[in-house]
Amino acid sequence: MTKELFLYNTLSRKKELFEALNPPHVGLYVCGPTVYGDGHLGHARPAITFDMVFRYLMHLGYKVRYVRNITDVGHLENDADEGEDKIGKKARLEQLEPMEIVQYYSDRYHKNMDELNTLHPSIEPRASGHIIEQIEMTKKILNAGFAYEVNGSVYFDVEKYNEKHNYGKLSGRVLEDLKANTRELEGQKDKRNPFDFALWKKAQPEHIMHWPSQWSDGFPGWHIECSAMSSKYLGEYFDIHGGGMDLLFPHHESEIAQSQTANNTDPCKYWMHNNMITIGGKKMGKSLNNFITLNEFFTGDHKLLGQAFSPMSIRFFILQAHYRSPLDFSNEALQAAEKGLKRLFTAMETIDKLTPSDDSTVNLKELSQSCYDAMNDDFNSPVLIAHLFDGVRIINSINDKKETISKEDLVLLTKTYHDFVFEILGLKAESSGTQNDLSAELMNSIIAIRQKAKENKDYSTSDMIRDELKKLNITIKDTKDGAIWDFED
RNA sequence: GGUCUCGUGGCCGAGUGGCUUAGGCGGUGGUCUGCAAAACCAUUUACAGCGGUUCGAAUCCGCUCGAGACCUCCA
Repeated sequence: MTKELFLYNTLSRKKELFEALNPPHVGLYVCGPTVYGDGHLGHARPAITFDMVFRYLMHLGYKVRYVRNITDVGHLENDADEGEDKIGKKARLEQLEPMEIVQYYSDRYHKNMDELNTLHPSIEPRASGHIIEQIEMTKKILNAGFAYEVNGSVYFDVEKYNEKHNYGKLSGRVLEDLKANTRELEGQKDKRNPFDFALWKKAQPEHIMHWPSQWSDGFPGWHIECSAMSSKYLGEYFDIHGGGMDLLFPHHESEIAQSQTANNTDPCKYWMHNNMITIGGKKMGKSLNNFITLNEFFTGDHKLLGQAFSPMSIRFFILQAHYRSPLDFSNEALQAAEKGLKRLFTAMETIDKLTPSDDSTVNLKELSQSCYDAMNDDFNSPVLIAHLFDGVRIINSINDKKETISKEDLVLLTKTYHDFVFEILGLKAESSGTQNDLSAELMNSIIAIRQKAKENKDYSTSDMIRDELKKLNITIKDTKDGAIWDFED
């Protein structure tokens, strides 16, 4: 019924049938954040994309080990592997221990991820906790002859690697082009070639984050952490490696080179890359300083935001675009997502009120299959959502007695929406938080009073009640079965 | 400059050779309602431009224009 899953492999630039290396187990590695600032909308995309992948694979019955790292060291501030470590810089500025910064922003990142309802990874390793593994891998690359030591630093020899392998097979780069186009930068005199990258960097005296090694007191290069940690927890050759498209080159390309030289294998079978979120057509990112943090979205406290947007609105907004397409931020688009999501949830509440008939006039099996087909086609969540909205129309028609549904189909309908909306898309109803017993009792009383007024055709009173409640963001809707109410922040 | 990607209706956003009314939001008309809201029904506007391949292209090819990504930290 679920048929086969196809996913787009960046390595082949084609959709490929997904076949787990060691079924039912699947290894999934995703590049996580560098924790030196609050997470923004751009960070939400890979988190939600691969959360969906994680959820769907589990739904299909796979036992998934999902590893998402936290980069807390070795990520350099500027050009040419010569800059100051990002974490270290922030720490000095704020007179804090580096690990204090890491803890602070990790906590905030986790809180945001929980708000977005992403499942926790199976393992969330930190680069700083795997210095030994990174040193060991660097040694293997040195011993294999694909790296060289200069002044206490170790660099990967890209040119030599390219003699036997293809540096650029993932990103489509050609080394000759890289030679022609790599900018001349200050302070990379240690490197044989400007496109060589650091495996280990000797720490300058002002660096406050450094570890001892046989080469120098220093810190690991940028790319080695993912290679070291993924091979440690998922093996030298695992199923899926994911991340943002901006990491394709040089980060992921270099991971391949490291794995090939240290382990004689590609790190993984499938490479998946999510596209960027843009704002005004430009990539939202730290470097352009055009980002809006997730906390700002949740509070509405940003000059570009017309209102606050709930975590689920953000999640739905992201899922309404395919993960490989760019997605442009705008208030209008977010509002549309917010309203669409509400419509979906309203219909799901309606499902519980449906009364089954002897037979169905609607085809639920087809709907369910369409949902699976969409997900199996490279996790096409926007098409899935379109099918779910088709189902909304069906649900409403049944509720209006224009269509009928059998008991059996009603079970399928309930399961389909539960599975796809809650389990796979990871959406959840956002309670207002104020609907406790007392307010429910109060509202019942108020509605009863208003009902009495209506029966007496005292519409000025009934309308006054409705208008006054509206000021409190409580909406009264009269239905055939009496009035219902709805509160939103 | 090099490599790559993209350009769909008022907005967002699927679709890659021949029926998709894709879907959402918005608009319009209607049903329902004391009036609303919600819901339902109907409806509206597309494939950047030019040329080519083809019986047939939004979809393939070429060119032009425009936008973006990577090449340096970035999800």
